[in-house]
Amino acid sequence: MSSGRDNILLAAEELFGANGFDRISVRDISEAAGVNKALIFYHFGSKDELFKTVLLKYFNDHHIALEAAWSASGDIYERLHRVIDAYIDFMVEHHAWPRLVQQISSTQHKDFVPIVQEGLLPLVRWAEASLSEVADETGPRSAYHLFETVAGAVLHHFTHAPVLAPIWDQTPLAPHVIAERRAHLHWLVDVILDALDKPYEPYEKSDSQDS
Amino acid sequence: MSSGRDNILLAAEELFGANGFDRISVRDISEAAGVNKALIFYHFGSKDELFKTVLLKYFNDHHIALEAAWSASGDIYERLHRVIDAYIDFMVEHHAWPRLVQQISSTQHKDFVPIVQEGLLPLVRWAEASLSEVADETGPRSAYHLFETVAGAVLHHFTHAPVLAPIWDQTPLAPHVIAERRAHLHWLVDVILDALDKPYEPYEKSDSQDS
Amino acid sequence: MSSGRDNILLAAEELFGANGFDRISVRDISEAAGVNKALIFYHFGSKDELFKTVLLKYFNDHHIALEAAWSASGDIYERLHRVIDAYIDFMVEHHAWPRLVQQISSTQHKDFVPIVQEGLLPLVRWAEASLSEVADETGPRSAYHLFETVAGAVLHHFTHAPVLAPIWDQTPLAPHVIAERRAHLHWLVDVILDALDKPYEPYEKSDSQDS
Amino acid sequence: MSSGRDNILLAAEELFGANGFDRISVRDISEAAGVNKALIFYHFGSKDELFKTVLLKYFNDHHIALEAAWSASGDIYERLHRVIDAYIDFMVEHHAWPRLVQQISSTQHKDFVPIVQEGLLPLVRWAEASLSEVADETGPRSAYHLFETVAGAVLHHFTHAPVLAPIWDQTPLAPHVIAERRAHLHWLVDVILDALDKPYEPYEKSDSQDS
DNA sequence: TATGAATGAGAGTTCATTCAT
DNA sequence: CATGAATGAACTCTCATTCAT
Repeated sequence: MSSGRDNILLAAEELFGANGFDRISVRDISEAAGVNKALIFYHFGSKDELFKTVLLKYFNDHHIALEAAWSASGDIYERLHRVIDAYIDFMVEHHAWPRLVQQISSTQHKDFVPIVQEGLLPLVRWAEASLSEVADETGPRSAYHLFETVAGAVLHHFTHAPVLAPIWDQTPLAPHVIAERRAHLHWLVDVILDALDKPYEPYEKSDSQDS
Repeated sequence: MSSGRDNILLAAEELFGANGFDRISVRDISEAAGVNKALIFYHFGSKDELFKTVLLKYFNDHHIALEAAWSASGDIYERLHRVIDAYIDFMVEHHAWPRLVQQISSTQHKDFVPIVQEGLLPLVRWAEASLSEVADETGPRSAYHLFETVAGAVLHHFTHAPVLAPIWDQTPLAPHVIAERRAHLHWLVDVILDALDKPYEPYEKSDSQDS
Repeated sequence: MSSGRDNILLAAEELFGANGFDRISVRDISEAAGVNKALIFYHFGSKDELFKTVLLKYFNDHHIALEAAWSASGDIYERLHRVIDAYIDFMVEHHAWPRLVQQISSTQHKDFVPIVQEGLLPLVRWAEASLSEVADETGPRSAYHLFETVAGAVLHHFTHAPVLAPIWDQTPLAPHVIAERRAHLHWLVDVILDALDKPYEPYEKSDSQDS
Repeated sequence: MSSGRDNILLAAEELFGANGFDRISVRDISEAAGVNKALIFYHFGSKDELFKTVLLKYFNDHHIALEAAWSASGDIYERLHRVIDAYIDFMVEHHAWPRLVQQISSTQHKDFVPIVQEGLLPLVRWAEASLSEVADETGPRSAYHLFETVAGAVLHHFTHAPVLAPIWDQTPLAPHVIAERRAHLHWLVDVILDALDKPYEPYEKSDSQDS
């Protein structure tokens, strides 16, 4: 039924996602999985490799989910909205996922950054390709920036949720809050797509300076 | 000039921001600061308190910077754009900052989450208040969602920069890339403000469902 | 042909001899032998018993080789030289052997010392008996000391070989070096046997003292 | 008085020498020294470095002792005998020493072999130089072989002592046994020096062959 | 015979923290 | 203010060994 290996992976996902790679010991995972500590090393070789296994599994599922949403029928408008939904659905189902990636990006853990880079690469390339119809080729409205903005808008909700929960007087992961966020993001995409039809008018009057 | 205490704070900022609280030892900091390890405990009492000191200092500076941008003269349009610039400027100057907050939100470190919450509270309240003129009172276009989206769009660039650098063929922290990102964000704010003038038309046809 | 049991014994001899009992794990041996780790316990019961099996096999072969050299025809002079050759030949063929014994004597591993003692006992007794014609009965030229000296002179070359290789500009196990060492040892035995014919004249003038 | 560092070094010498590097844990040493385990890492950084420290200290003392014996007045005959005495005296005083070296040579522990090589180099070079008057330049009676033989004859007694004790009916480290061994070694040196005066007559009749 | 999965004990090492000076 | 020495707790990882199959 529940093999030792699978129990370990499940416990690792949960604990790493909720507390961070560095704050979870192998002992914690073995206890949560109900197995001997040494079994983790038997199956995965090291704590690092266990973490990488979790990461790769997520990246794989993630990629499959977005790909499916994009490749189904419809015009670019429909497809983009479908991808937004798939993206949100994935976060809802795998609440540990955005936090795992954020742990790595915020600590630049050198053993894991390459894994994230490899995992994100196809997603980024896909975004560039699929936005090419609507985005400018370069400049402030290029696929590069559009992707970053939408991804940030989606991710931010899920990664900051537990921190912001007591500030907003409701938990950001409650179904009705998610639904409202989903509506916001669809609205945002519409707004952006509409604006891309019009010529780019740079903002003026700003007197700030870089660095 | 460079007192022990200040050296410690500087080293802690740098190291914590670049590598994460859990991956930096008191020894690392003491060596980077050129002081004895025990001195850190003399001045700050514990590693936790040192980290809190760094956090609070940042929150304070951050708050002051945004407040100054907002309170200066101009209509809401001008002021919002000025805040965007101030926000970006702060990230450019304190590259460790967004990563520190992200470390805490992604690991939910229970000793530090309250600090982040206290630090973010005035910012969030201020955003709600200042957006009240243009935002809906509730729903997908409320101040709540607008703030989250713009904050995510700004932060995402800086927190993911080192991870994405090799994927984009340029470093996201290079001045000209920052300048382009800045232009994008101003454009985004313009687009959003324009759209808020029009009545809300929800996106239809989506067949996705919440978890 | 190559049964699991034999593969294990061969791998164990090689690895234990080259690296030491404590530095070789059961896993190392099972991998080198190409068998499952548990099979070693099935055949030998424990790591200790496996080591003992290797030791006993060597002692047996060793004893047979020396015995054969000694019992063949000839006067004591001829026979001693033949034993020297057999001794050297055995070391050349079983380069792991002297190191195994040395590991035990230098670490006094209490589980294995008795095995070595039992294994050496007949050799020592035989040496006493066979040297009785030429050696003094007691004192500095007794069989006791002669045996120790010659054994040390032979063994030392083989046990220190890998350490001294880069110091001498040649490897001590190269055939021509072995041949020269062999000649030296025969010369040494001649010199000692000659001297034993003359009355013992103790060395004088030494002003050293025991501890 | 007895600083933590010195206690650790003394305990390490004793335990490593008696039981072998691999059979002694850091915990064993810390308990024998009456200090906390972590203090060993504070002072020496690692178990390996602690062992190296012990080795280097011994090599230094050893070198000094032999050098003093050799450089004092007298002809080569007197000086060689004095070195033999110094060599034996050193073993008597530091009974752990020959076993430490033998552990390394018999296990070829790759981190320590270089240390032994560096430590032995000057001793070997010195032996070559000092024996140049009496030894052949090459061949079976070269300084190379003479050194190896005498060193083996001396060392063998001390390294095999505990193993052979129950075989001989007396302990090889008892003062009167040491005294007898000392007499034997002086006799051996005399015999060898005398023989070197005569031309070399190779042993014949041997029908053995190199592997 | 042979194996993959599992385990308890213990290894070396790091860490935040304390304290006498 | 500042330090070197010292410590208890916890960490990742390895090991010999067992057992169901």
